[in-house]
Order: sequence, then C-alpha cells, then structure tokens
Amino acid sequence: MLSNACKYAIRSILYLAIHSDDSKKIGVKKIAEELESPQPFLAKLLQQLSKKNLVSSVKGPSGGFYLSKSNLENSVWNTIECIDGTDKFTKCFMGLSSCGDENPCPVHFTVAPFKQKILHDFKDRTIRDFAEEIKLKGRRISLKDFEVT
Amino acid sequence: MLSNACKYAIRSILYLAIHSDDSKKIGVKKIAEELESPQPFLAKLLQQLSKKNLVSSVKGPSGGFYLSKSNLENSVWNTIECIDGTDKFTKCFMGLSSCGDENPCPVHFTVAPFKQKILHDFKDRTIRDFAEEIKLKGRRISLKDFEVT
DNA sequence: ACAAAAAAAGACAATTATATCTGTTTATAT
DNA sequence: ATATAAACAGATATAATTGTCTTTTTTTGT
Ligand code: FES
Ligand code: FES
Repeated sequence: MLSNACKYAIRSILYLAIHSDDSKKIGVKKIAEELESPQPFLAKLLQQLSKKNLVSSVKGPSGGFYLSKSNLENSVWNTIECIDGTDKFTKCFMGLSSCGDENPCPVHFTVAPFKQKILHDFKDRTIRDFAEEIKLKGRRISLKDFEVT
Repeated sequence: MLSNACKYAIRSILYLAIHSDDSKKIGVKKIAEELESPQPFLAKLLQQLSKKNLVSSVKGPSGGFYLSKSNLENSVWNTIECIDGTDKFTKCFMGLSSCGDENPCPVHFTVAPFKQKILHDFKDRTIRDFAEEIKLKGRRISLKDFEVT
C-alpha cells in the first residue's frame, strides 16, 4: 500500500521515538542496521523528513538523528504526506477522479469505511501515542524483532 | 493501492460484464475509449486476463472480448491475483515479513480488520454480483459516467 | 587550531511500472 | 477464396521508484 520509502520512514521515526532523545542521537548507519533497510536510501529519506521538521538532527561527531518533544507530537499522516503524498488514501480505489458517497465506484462502499478508520488513526494518534503502545504492548518495527528496552 | 494496470483490468471486466455477452463482443478500442485508458496497454492486460480465462475473446472481424457465463462467476480477487499479485493484501502494511495478531507491527490492529473485510468482499462476491449492483444502483466505472443502459 | 565524525547535497545506476509500436495470426463476412 | 478486422505476440520507449556513490559542510572532541 505504502511505498518502501514511506515504510522505511515511518519505521525510522518510530524507532527514534523509542530509542532516541535530544541527549541520545542515533546515526543513519545504526538505524539502517536495526531496521534492515538500505543505508544510503534511508539517509535520503531522513533528510526529507528533517526538512519538514519531522525528525531532528545534528551534524558532527556524536551527532545523529533524534525526535524532539515537538517531533513526537506529529502524526504518521505527516510522514506519509512528506514521503508518498496522500492520494492513495483520499482518492478513489479504482482510479476514478473523485471519491464520495454520491457517485461511488463499484467498490466504494466496501472500501470507504475502512479508509475513514485508517485516516482517523493515522491523523489523530501522535508518534508519541504509537511509541507508548509499542513500549507497552511490544510491537515489532524490525524484522529482527529487536528488544524494546 | 492497486496498480494502474489492475484498476484498468477490473474496470474492463466490469464493463464487459455489463455491456457484453457471447453474442455481443467488444473490441479493445471501444473499451479503452469508454474507460479512458491507454489502448495498447489495455490490450496487453486483456491478453493476460484471457490466458487465465478471466475474459473470453474471439479473433477476426466482429470479434472482440466478452465475458462467458463462467467468466462471470470469477471474483475480482482472481483479477488482482492475475495482474498485481496479492501480496499487498496479505503481507504486513509496514513491510515486515509476516502479518498476524501474534507479532503485530504498530499499525497492524488499525489495518487488519479492514484487510479482512476487503479480502472477503473481493473473494466472495462474483463479477456477476458486482454487475448486478452496478446495474441496480448505478455505480460509476468510468470517468465519463457513461450510461448503464 | 585540527582531525574526525556525522549529516547534507547531488550525481549516478538499476529496476520496475507504464505505455507504445510493429508485425503476425486467426476468424469472419463478402 | 480473399480481404479485412480483430486478437495476439514481441520489441521498444518513457517515467517513476529504488538504491548507490562521491563530495561538501558542519560540528564536536582533542
Ligand atoms: S468512489 Fe471509488 S473508492 Fe470511493
Ligand atoms: S503485522 Fe503489520 S500489518 Fe499485520
């Protein structure tokens, strides 16, 4: 559903939400290893995210990426907007121009409620919320199922 | 969500379900015009569908594509399998290897119910079912909102 | 001040998805 | 029988996505 790029981005942010803060920055190399994602590609993505203030970074030795307090208040929707754009979720599933209850396509009513639900969750829950749940209930964000300390 | 290819394919099949039968075949040109989709690309797709017996065709003058009785008993799931493959629907939304309630990713529980519902609709409802609904309730399958006679 | 470490920036390469073009085969209508 | 209309098949073209490589800039620790 999402592009690889977007999946990497979201997982990185959640990873940072759990493992970093302004006194503990993490480099691309480490992040890429933990998430088992291509390092230079991830670097690009983090730079895009950084431009939109979805992640924070400092250069130089002992620098790296982290999430500031304000970064934690963003939604995953913001990330999707930043990397993929949100057409997939707002436009018609069958590729017709508009999507609405008035002029529905054949699959509209099987897909629409769902879209609503996803949109809601992705827009209303903050990264902080997701991080809490991950810590509390132990969700996976990497293939290696690393510990959530 | 679906590729363009798959969207064109599904819409073509639904179009044929409504407008064709074994005594009334329709050529690619006509279909492409009605659906406003790229003609040669659609031709390729119809050939793929034809190989898997999802559409029927005859060559030569006054030939074209149509849906046989048995074609009408297929599901849209069959079409998705044929064109895109079904990974998008069965695999993890975040790109992790497996998807299940035991080792869920952070978005699993917002996405999973939806997946179920869609899967169900796409697998259990036949093309004939969809065609009925389109005729009865007037769903759009083209941008031009063509009449459903 | 200086060296090293890390992000940032930009050019490049490979793969896949999308789309087109050309020619061949087959069935139909005359 | 023959011309024609259509599907069928295969090669090619374009664009987007995914991924890599190299260089530059900034920051920190010594
Ligand atoms: S009109 Fe197609 S999904 Fe809403
Ligand atoms: S585990 Fe990710 S969607 Fe199910």
